[in-house]
Amino acid sequence: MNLKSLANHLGLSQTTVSRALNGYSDVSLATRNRVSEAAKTYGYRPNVNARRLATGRSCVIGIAFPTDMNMFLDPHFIEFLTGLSEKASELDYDIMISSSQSEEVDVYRRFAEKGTVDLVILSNVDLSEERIRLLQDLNMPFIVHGRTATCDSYSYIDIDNYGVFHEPTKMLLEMGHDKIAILNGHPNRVYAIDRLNGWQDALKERGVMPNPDYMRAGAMSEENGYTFAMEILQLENRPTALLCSSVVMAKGAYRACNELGIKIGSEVSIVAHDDNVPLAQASDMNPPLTVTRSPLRDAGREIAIMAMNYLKGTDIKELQCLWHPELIFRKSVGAPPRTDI
Amino acid sequence: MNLKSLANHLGLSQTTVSRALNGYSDVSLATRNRVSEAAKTYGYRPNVNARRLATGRSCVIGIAFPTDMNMFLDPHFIEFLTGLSEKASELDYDIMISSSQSEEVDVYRRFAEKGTVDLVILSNVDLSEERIRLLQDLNMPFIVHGRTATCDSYSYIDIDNYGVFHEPTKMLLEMGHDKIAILNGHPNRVYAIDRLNGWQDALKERGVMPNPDYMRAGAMSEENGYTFAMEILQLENRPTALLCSSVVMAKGAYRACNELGIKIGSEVSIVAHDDNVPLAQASDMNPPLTVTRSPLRDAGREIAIMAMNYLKGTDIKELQCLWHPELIFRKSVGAPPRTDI
DNA sequence: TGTCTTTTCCAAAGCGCTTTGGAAACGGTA
DNA sequence: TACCGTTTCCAAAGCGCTTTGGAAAAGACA
Repeated sequence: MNLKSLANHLGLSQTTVSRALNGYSDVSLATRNRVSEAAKTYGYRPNVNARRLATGRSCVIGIAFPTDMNMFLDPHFIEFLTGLSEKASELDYDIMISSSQSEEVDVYRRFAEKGTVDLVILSNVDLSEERIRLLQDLNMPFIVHGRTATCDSYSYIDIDNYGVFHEPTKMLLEMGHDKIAILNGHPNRVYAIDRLNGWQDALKERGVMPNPDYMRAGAMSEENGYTFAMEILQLENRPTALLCSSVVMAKGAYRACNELGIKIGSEVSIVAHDDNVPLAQASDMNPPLTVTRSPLRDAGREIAIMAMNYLKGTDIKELQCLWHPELIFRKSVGAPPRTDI
Repeated sequence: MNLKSLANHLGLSQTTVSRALNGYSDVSLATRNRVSEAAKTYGYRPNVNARRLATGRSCVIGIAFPTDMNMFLDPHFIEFLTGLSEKASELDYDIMISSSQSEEVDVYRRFAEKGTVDLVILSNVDLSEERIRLLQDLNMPFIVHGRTATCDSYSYIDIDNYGVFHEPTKMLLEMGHDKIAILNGHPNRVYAIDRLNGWQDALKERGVMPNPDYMRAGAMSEENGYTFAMEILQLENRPTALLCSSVVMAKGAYRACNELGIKIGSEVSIVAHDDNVPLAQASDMNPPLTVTRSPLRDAGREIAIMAMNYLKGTDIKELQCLWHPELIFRKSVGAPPRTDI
């Protein structure tokens, strides 16, 4: 069933049927209803490719991922992708993924030249972002998940990563902690740099010098959380509090504490940033984990909406989201242990 | 740059340019070269949507995944998807993913009616497969990763799951083991059922009755491997050998053995099926793990090729792959411990 | 030389939709 | 009644490609 035969069945022109289905006001309500009724009974659905050709828009959001990076193995990325994909299909957008052993930029170039996608999503940005330059050169719309150093010229969604470590550090300092260590994410990712700065500044504001021994950074895996925590907690002058870049890492840290016989919440306080990935439920941990929380899935859903608005012509300035995670206090944090005995 | 202006530049008709680029023999080699030369210098790339409309084919492979199933969190699925996606882009096919909270079948219906994808890939099949029926009704081409009970009427790729447990069981029996336990995958998945049968039959062929206490089944996670192994290895009459449905599970079993102080390779032998997911390298384990090996990524790559051939009209009977994993013997297997002391 | 086959090219139709630029019908006003 | 502004519809022209059904040119053969 195509437009033509549907129009014939109805005794209307293709124009009218098309405009009726697309909700134009220059077709009377009566026929509009009649048409959508008929469309339903005949099971008519417009051919996307014809529509794409006619409109020049594909309603497809693209994501490139180089196979060597294995973004798919990162539960954080997956969580984001799930949200994106969910919302996209609600909005009648499709998601196209393209992996290749070749350069990621080649994928974008192909996307742009062939007209397969309307817009691409950039993840895992680092400071030196040539991908952004290329996309701007190609005139290919894009939205960044995260930010680079200068971010005025494009649309993005990000959380206040500076605050993610600044707030809890401040809180811990106020509780009397002054030996606060961080287990951070990949050191050249922008979010990790922001968090690092948040931590450092909070300390300095209180006159505490950041201790280089208290800094670790790497992929946000359980394994790394364990290893880093093991190292740091066996330092001679061990910290009384741990800030983790993700709940997954915190799980590793919990394991380390248990092995070392260090009591969480009294002997050491632990705070993590919580992307709300289903595998790692902060509230179910023992003791329940204090977190700054900002569900990645929500970010994925939001970016789908932003993509739609972008393509509708909304100004870029209105498509720059910065979310401020909430700090959720739980039992994994307590006063620092007394050292004066 | 579109076909028309490229043709003008060359002083040729659109027809000739189109046919030249698509390698038809009714255009001379000389002009064929001239055309592809010009296409390169002008950076011409055919508009996919126009081509799709004209040919009726989209060159897109679809995958639906219900969000509640969280297939993306399963490293096995990801590994498969990576291979599929790699090979697809080599073959100039695109991958479209569609998640939705709604029924998976609705996604297929939408795919079919809108003409977005040429073919869909089915994963995680179980015995009662209405999805297959629906796709056949919709006339939507599909390839199954795995098999159902009756699988003559469709194209699939699968491994000999019966053999995956039958072979190692036979081997272990021949080495003198007769108390062999299995840590299987999700009990209503076809592959798990096949493996169960392989194990049972091998035992029966030797006159050994399968012991119900020696059977465990569930998602193939490290956690489950650990839990199941802990249970089974603390039975009064504990088995001398463990068959695991995945290396990830075997890792959990290793952890259990270590905690219980049971020496792998002498006090207990362990064999697993190895999908070759990068997170779990069987050969790097201590001791190196004996496996039946069949890389999932290869299956993904193969299914992309099969998809292409399917769409080219290859007969279904030629698109039914059954791979036989190789058995790789390593140190995790040894003679059963002597009990006669 | 003329005829027949093969090679090489092309005009035009079509894929199924959207959109432009009216036209017809209608109702209100003078 | 004549005129004008609205409302409601539609014919036709695209979107950029592929493909069909020739036509022209070139070679082969008698």
